[in-house]
Amino acid sequence: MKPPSARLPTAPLPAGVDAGFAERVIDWQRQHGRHDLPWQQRDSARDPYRVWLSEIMLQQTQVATVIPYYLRFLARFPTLDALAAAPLGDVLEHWAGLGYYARARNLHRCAQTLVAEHNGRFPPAAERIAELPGIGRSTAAAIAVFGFGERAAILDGNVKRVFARHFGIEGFTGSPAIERRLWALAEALLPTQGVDAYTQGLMDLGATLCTRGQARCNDCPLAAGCVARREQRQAELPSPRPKKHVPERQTTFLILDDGARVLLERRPASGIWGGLLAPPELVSGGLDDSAPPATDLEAAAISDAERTAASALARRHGCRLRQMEVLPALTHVFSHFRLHIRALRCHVTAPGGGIAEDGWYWLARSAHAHTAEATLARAALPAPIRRLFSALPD
DNA sequence: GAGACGTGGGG
DNA sequence: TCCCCAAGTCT
Repeated sequence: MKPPSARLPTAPLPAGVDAGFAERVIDWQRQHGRHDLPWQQRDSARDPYRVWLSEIMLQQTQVATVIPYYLRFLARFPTLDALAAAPLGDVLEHWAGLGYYARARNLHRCAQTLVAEHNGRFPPAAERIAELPGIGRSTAAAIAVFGFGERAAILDGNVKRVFARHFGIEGFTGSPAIERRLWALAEALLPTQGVDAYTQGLMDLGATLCTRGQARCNDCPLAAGCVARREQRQAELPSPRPKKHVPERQTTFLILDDGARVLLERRPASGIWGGLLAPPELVSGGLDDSAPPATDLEAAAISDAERTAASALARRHGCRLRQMEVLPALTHVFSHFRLHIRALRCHVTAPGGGIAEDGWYWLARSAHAHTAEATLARAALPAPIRRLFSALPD
């Protein structure tokens, strides 16, 4: 059980600083805000399930990226019950490519919790919603506001940027001290009426006018009272995240290929690409910390250790290693490290006999394969692994 | 409380 | 190519 989200006393605002703030946001949202996103419905109260799904997908992810995933996901899992009843693997398949896969695992767990313990519905109170897996203070507030018309404050990246500029708040908005100030502001500025339009308006302002790049202050309803605009510091606020060293890592994937199918393994639930399918890694126990090969010559050669490992892996899965080749190197950049991927294609004989081990899968490379056969096209693959396979010649 | 956790796009 | 980061949460 996670700790309850902090409830902070509303701090008094400097005199006059909030005059008409919420009203301006609300008026602007109704005229110029976004009303036609797939998870928005103009007329009736919105379905909390759809609000929730959209909010989770939108965590650390931009609207344009989310839309196709949202539509596909909703078509496959139209209701909370449908989601709760589905196997986790199906959920991951529909999430693959979106990133932050803990979101999908928590989404599934949350659906099952709601069905088992909450009669299949969200509790109509932000504090209770925030106790559910994958839902923090801000997301809980968004669900409560849009799904139940509750009065609750959100604080996402858009709101942080708008506040930091408007009130001239210095310092990294992700630091605990600045976050405390921003949450206090968010609570204090909350209107008593029209909270849904206000909340959506704040996000729309951040996403369409008060953007990270060129802010369109001329169209902004808050321009008159904005500190950053008055002082021409739009480019300096919010303060940039403190730089940190990004470590380099490298790993080697062994791609066993019997001519029609490749061997994949279900990754552990925790860690990078948790729960997704990927080729087996040469170094057991996670991603290697060693540096990438220093020269092209080194990278082009296949070591004895690699041949031995590939041979053993083939034997373990009921086939024999015939030939190996080095595939073009791949680098994938995460927010917290840079991963150099070495991929070795291992041509093997078709596996004979032998029961497939749990968590291992032979998947057809071709999407046109036998219809009953599991194919790579539909599998829950991390984005770079999918790219790796799509570049694989026949 | 700092670090882990993905991916794609803009400048 | 490289840097920055976007509708955050969990451990």
